[in-house]
Formats: sequence, structure tokens, C-alpha cells
Amino acid sequence: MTSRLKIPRKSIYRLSVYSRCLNRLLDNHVETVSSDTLAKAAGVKPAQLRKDLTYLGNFGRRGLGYNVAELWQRINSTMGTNRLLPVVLVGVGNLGSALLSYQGFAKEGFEIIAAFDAEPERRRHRQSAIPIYDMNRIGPFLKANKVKLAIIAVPAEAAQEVVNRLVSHGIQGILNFSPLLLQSPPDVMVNNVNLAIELENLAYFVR
Amino acid sequence: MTSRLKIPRKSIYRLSVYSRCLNRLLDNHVETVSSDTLAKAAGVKPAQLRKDLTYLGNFGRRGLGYNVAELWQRINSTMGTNRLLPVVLVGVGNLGSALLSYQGFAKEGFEIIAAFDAEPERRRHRQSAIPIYDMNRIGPFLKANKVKLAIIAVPAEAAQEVVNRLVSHGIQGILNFSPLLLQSPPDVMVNNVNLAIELENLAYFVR
DNA sequence: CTGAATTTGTGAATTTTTTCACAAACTATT
DNA sequence: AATAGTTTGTGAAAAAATTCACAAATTCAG
Repeated sequence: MTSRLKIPRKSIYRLSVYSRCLNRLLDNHVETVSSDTLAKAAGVKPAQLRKDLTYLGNFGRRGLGYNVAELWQRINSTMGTNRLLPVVLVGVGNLGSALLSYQGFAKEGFEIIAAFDAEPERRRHRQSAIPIYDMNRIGPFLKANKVKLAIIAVPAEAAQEVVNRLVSHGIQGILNFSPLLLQSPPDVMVNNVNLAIELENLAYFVR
Repeated sequence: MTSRLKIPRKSIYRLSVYSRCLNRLLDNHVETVSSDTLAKAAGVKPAQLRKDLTYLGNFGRRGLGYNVAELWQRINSTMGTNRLLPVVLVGVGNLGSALLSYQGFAKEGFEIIAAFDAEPERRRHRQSAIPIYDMNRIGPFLKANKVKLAIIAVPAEAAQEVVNRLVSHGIQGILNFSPLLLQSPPDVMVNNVNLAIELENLAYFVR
């Protein structure tokens, strides 16, 4: 029941989507929502939504639906989103500097506490409050701050080396924006975001 | 056999990954590659790779592997990546302006030919050669340039309206960076990239 | 040319994910 | 308090995706 590790990866992913939809319902002071309504908002089938929610326990009210606040609570405590999670960014080029000033992360419970770059002095042009350090300081920093998550947005040719380094310093999750497949130990989870692939994928269907 | 619409979505996605791996092999003047080697590079199982490739026909040589150049050809002609596809960007905020200067797209066969924003005069600070227009000029532009693909990176509250507008002007594929589920007709394909969700997903497994 | 070693292509088995469909639980109304 | 109307929770069915495993094709070394 509460054994968290059994929740399928895809369900986890969708739970995030639900949480986001719930935010909007909370904003609008909606108290109760049915699987049908929420599923529509999240772009999934109602049965799938209910199936996903059963991993969190049973707390819907038949005939009425789910209490928005409670559902939000449950999802977020399961996802561990209630505390701000420290994250570091590696690579402050075009994409990296955009991610630095991207407001979205903070809003969702993540805090980029520092950025690292091979040439930090080149990146000083931003007024962001987030410090940008030289790569060679990353090891001690990660240990001192117990950082477990990293976003990497470095050029393809540097990516693998960065990963090795991060892993050796205890990083457990990596969000990779480099257009390259990264080798990593099985206990380190890597999520890849490849913008070019996303577009290509789209282009195929468009013809 | 050649009926393209039958290739599963996920296979299409992986084909892009293979193509990218092949690029590197081509750079290194490797002539032949086995499913085993390529699969390893792409992070999939060999059997899955071969299964995916059967959608493109049979052209591997048993005992030897695949001709790198031919395989690349086949994948790219199937994916339609041989010609530069025009794309527009809507929303030139933090993320949008990063995408504008992101070199990756052009390298992969896409060309952002224009950007649009509700307040284009605010966005003039970049030295990019790509013109930034006011949103109200988007309709005629899309028609004149036969643009079928759009990237949207606008705030959540504006996203749906932008989609409606794009769709009404013939856009067929949308790469959505807004943290919101978009309603769209079934014949318009939307790929969502939600950075916060990716991180959250990672965070769950990290604890 | 022969035989050992590779590697593809693919039906079939397996696993995973999604969907169905309906009894049970509850609400709301009168 | 009875009835009609919702909506959940979930086994079971279906569909989709992945993996297995092996015959057939081919290479390559000697």
C-alpha cells in the first residue's frame, strides 16, 4: 500500500501533472473535484486517473469526488514537493542562463542554489542572485550542501565528463539538456530533455 | 511496409535518437554498425533497435550490421529531416529568448524564422538575427511562409489563447513549454516539455 | 572452400500500461 | 427514508510495448 517504490514511473509523472491542475483549482477555491473533471483537465482518461490515485490510498468520496486540498496534500507529500529541494545547474551558456532565470522551478519547490561553469567569469553578465562558480569548486560544494539533484546544460562533448564528476560527488538525479546519451550507474536517475528530438518528433507527424 | 503512419510514436522518438548517434559515427568515418553497438550508444536494447528499424524496411547485413550512411539516410528521409523546416517561436521571455539563441535547432534541420511576442519592443535587447514581431502579425506571417510548426514559451495564462490562434492559422505541430495542458484539435499534435515536472519526477526517485 | 563466429529479422512470450465496466458507496432531493 | 443520480475503486480484459530466443544469412579466417 504505502510501499512507495512500487508506483510505476509513468504514474509518478502524471501525478505531477495532476498536482499542477490542482493548484489551479485551489486558486479558484474549488473544494471538490471528480476524477472525470480532473482527468479532463490533465488530459488523461478518468479511469487512469483513479488508477494512479489508488497508489496514494483511498480517500475519494463516492458520489462526490476528491477533496482538492487533501488530494493535493497526498500527491505532494508522496512526491516530496513540500520542502524546497536544492539543485545545482552546470553549464551557464544560452540554455543554462535561461534556466537560471526561469521562475518556474522555484515555484514548484526547487531552488537552484548555485551554478557552475568551466569559465565562470564569462557568465557574469547576469543580475541573478544565484552565484556562478568555477567547475573545480563543485565537489566540496555538493558535499557541503548535500545536493542530490543537478541540471546539466553543457555542450555535448563535455556532458559525460560532467556526469562522471557529479556522480562521484553523490548526485543521484540528473536532468540532462545535452543532446547526448549519458552513461551513468543504475542508481543514478537521468531524465533527458532533448529539444531537437522533440521538434523532430513533431515534424514527422506534420510531414 | 512503407505506410508511414503505422510507425508507433515511441519508435519515431527513438529513431531521432538513433539518428543523432549515427551523426557521431559518420563524423568518425565508421562505415558499419551492429544493432548491439548502436543500441548501447542509444541506451536501448538491441532487439528494440532492430524492431524499430524494421519499420524502415530490411537493409541490415546479417553477420555484419548496418551501413551507417544508409541507415542515416533511411531514418532521416522517414523523419523528413533532410530539408530545413521553418518554425516560429511565440513568447520571448526567459525561456523563449534562450531558445532563440539555442544553436541546437538549426543544427538538426529546423530554422526559427521569426519570433512573436505581445510586447516585442521589450525584447529587442538581443543581437539575434531573428526578427521579433508583435503577436497581431502572426496570422498573415504563418500563411505567407507556410509555417506548420510552432514553439510556444509564453506564460501559462496566455498559452491556451495562443494555441487557439496558431491552430486557426494552420499550425499542425506545437512544442509547448508552458506549464499547462493545452486543448487542441486531434489533428494538431502537441508535445509538452515541462521542466518542473521533469525535475519533480527525478526528485521522487531521489527521495 | 569449410566451418566457426556474427548479426539480422522476427514470431512468440512476456511485461507493462491502459481501458473497460460495474458493484459498492455516497450524495442530494423530495 | 426512499429513490434517483453520481462517482469511486478495482478486478478483469485489452492493448501496447518490450524482450526473448533462434533460424537464416552472412562474414571472415585459415
